[in-house]
Amino acid sequence: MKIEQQLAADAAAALKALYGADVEAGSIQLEKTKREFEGHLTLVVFPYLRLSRKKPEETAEEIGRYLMEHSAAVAGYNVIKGFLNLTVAPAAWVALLDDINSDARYGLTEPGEDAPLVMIEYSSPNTNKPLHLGHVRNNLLGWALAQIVEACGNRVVKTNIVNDRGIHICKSMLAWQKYGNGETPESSGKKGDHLIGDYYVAFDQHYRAEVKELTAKYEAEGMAPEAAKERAEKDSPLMQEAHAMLVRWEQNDPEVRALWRKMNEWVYEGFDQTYKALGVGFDKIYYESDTYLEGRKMVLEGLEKGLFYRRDDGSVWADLRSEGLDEKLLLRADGTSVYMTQDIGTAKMRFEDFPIDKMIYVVGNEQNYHFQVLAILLDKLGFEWGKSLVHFSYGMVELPNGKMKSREGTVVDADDLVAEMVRQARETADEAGKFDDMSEEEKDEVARIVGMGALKYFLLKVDARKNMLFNPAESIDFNGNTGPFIQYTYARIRSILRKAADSGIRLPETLPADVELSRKEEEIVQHLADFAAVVRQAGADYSPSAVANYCYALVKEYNQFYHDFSVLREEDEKKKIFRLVLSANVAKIVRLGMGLLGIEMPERM
RNA sequence: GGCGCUGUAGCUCAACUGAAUAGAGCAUCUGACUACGGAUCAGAAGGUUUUGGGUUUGAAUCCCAACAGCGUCACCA
Repeated sequence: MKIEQQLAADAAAALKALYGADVEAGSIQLEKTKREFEGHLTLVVFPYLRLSRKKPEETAEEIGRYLMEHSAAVAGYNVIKGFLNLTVAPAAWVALLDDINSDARYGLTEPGEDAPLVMIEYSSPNTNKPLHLGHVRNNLLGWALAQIVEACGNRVVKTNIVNDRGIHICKSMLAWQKYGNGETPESSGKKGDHLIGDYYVAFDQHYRAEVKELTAKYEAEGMAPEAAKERAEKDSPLMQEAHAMLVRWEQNDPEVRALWRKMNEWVYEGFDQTYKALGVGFDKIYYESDTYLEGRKMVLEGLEKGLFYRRDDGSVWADLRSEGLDEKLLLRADGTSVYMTQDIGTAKMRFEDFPIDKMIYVVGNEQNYHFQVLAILLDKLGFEWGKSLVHFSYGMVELPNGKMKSREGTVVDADDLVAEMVRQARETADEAGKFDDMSEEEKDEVARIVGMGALKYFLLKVDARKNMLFNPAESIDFNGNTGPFIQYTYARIRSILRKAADSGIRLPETLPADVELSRKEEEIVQHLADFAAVVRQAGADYSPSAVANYCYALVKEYNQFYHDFSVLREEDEKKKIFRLVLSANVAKIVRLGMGLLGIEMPERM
């Protein structure tokens, strides 16, 4: 990176000297030279033809000649059409590697005391069922994003808004009361979230049976099928009971609240286990049961200020038609809150708790419209970060046989998934005889790291905003663009370094300047140096996948080169040291990069 | 229907703010095992970047239109 900056500045000076043009060094783009041409960095001269008023070849030639004479870093150049390929002096690469080597956290920026404060909301589960594959993508993206944003020098607060109230929880509670026989996580041996989820399913089953029965009855009485079904859904005693329970909840009925608290506790314990397995966590958790009333207050205040309006039935609305959107309900006629109201209340509480500069919501793309509206509303209500809130919108995870649908039982449960990935990792390693000299604990630990690495990398390498396909069979592949392949390369390098240390080789802090590097080695140094730019770009674009794909490309490049010969048996001492340092830094950068994604690296596997 | 997102090899995915012959992996075929760790490496084959226009020295990328897929348009959360 330093080399690129230097050359960009030199190129700017060249343009000034040759054509008298003032071009900012920052605007000059140097690209990596394509493999089939000679050189390391390429300046595309087309944009400067209007300055030189000469043919592309001539312009490139002039700039090349100038740089050759005036820039220490340029050791040669060649021109092909409008492309000026520059060859960087070997010593510059060695110096660059020294530079990378001297910084254990190369590419990462420590946030200062007064760095911008970024709050990232992710996960945001409902408390009526366990987490599934879609939540896993959310959690991994949220965690990775937080790491990356922090590595770009921001202070980060990770937050979770738990949707702990509403009709869906009442359904689980009611079913537990009716069909549960007092079952608890302890008595049943089930994880709390799974237990509650089972009762949610039970509710749905009984409810649908009721509806079916009622529909048939109404049809027999002569109603049209559709009308009969609609009526049945309304009349269902079970649903009416659930609604009644919600009303009691809102009225703070002690009995309902006690049950609600107890069952939510079970769920939280279950979630905590899942979060722990996924390696994610939060700095501050909010509950909608605390924030929804706050939201109502905000809306009523807005109403007084004339930001919103009340309809005849008493409901409160925001008119966003001047913004190109529609009208949006904020409070129901009965005064209760809707989803949007809660988000407003949550925003207020957050702003009171933290001096937020920027807010990022990690939420699925089915809510794009919601966040478009929320940004406008928060802005109207006077939140400084409202207008510029970021909805980190990610796509759905699809399965080979289509979408996940809870009704059709095609949901992939998060806990099952994690267990299965780890089991597969263990099995594959056992078959390959990888674990022969390890203790059971070591085996378990490595299998956990590798299984989770496979899962995380699989979900994170894909551009977040796209829908993606999760194929269980492929996700545990250990070759190609996968987490385990990267982990494996890391473990191998660590093994080499251990052997080097055992044989008494000590790595110097500064490399001898006169090592001869092959083109490929120079490229790896260049690739390593890119890490800083990749992290910065990933932070600006909110793009964990960029980091993932970078790591893979680096590892692949390293493997290709170092497969054929032995670092440790290299006879030229300088070369050997150089290669060890280069390898050590590949391992370091890969660990840093994967670390940003929440993926651990095993020392052995 | 309105709005939004997506469309790249058989499949899953890349391609930084427009740049040279659009890259990987899987699957298929062919090679390399006295291996610093073979959970590897090399090679072959595979493309009119959905289609049609436009802007540009240059377009997968930007603009317009069509087609296809998905999402959303709840007094659900």
